[in-house]
Amino acid sequence: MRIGELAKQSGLTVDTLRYYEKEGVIPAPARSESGYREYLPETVDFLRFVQSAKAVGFSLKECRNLLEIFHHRSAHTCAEVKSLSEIKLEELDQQMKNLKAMHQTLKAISDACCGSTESAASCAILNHLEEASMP
Amino acid sequence: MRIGELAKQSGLTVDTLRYYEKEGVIPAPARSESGYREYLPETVDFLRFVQSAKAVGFSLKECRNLLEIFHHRSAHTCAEVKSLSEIKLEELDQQMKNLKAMHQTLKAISDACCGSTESAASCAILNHLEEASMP
DNA sequence: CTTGACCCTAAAGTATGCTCCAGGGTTTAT
DNA sequence: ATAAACCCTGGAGCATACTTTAGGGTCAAG
Ligand SMILES: [Zn+2]
Ligand SMILES: [Zn+2]
Ligand SMILES: [Zn+2]
Ligand SMILES: [Zn+2]
Repeated sequence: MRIGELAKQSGLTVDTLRYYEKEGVIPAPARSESGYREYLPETVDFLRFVQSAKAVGFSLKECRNLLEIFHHRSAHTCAEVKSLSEIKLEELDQQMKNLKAMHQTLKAISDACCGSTESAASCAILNHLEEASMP
Repeated sequence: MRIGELAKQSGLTVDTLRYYEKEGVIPAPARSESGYREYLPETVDFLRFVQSAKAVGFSLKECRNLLEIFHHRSAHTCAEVKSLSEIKLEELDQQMKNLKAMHQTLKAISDACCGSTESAASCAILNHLEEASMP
C-alpha cells in the first residue's frame, strides 16, 4: 500500500502521515525501487490506535509511547498502561477544573453587566476586569 | 516609570512587556532621550486588566481588543462587551464538554483494565484503543 | 508518448505566548 | 572612573501539530 491509499484508509492526509513518520509515531516503512513508501496493511490499525488515543487526550508524543507499548505488548504490563491512563485522567480533570473556575468567574462578572446599548462608561465587566486582584 | 519598574509592579517580565507592546496589547510609551521607554502609572492598571482578562480565558488578541474598548469605553456599549463575554463563556463551555467526553471515554476504557503487573498482552485499554471506531 | 495523478525531499509557514540571545548603549552608585 | 544594573534592537528558539511550498521524479491510462 502506498501513502495515498493509507491516507484514504486512515482518514489522515499524506502530509500528516509523513509527519507522523518523522516524529516516530509510525515506523518508517519499506521503500519501493523508486523510493515510494510501501506500507503493510496493519499500519491502518496502528493509525486507528493513534487516532483513538488522540481522541481521549493523549498528545502525539504520548501516542507514540502508547503505540510502542502496543507494538510489543507482552513486554509491558497492564499496570504500566493503566498508570498512563490514570495520569491522563488526572490531567483532564485538572483542565476541567481550570476551565470551570474561569467560567464561574467570568459568568459572575458577566451577569453584573446590564448589556444595554448605552455607553459602556460604567460597564461592570470592564470595572471588574480592571479591579480584579490576581494572587 | 521605566520598563523594569513596570515589570516589578505588574508581575510580568520585561520581555513580556516588550512582547505585549509589539503585539499591540499595550500602547507604545514615550521614550526618554536615550531611547528608554517611559511609562505612565496607569499602564499598571492596563496590565492588571489584561491579566484579569487572560485569567478568565481571553487570548492575548482578545485582551488587546478588550483593552481597546476599555481605553475609550464611552464610545462602546455594554451590549458589545457582554456579547464578548458570552461568546467566551460559550467557548469555555464547549471546551469543558470536550474534556468531559474525553474523560468519560478514557475512564470507561481504563476501568476495564485489570492494572496487574502481568503482561499487557490482552490489556483492555490497548484493545479498546485499537478497536475504537472514530466517526 | 504525453498527460495527469501520484510520489519524493527539505525547509518554511501557521498559531500562541512567550523566552532567550548577542551585541551594544545608559544610568547609578561607589 | 569604573562596575553593576539597567536599557535597547532584531532575531532566533521553544512546544504542538500540522500545512504549505518549491522543485523535481514516477506511474498508469489513453
Ligand atoms: Zn516496549
Ligand atoms: Zn456592561
Ligand atoms: Zn474603541
Ligand atoms: Zn490492562
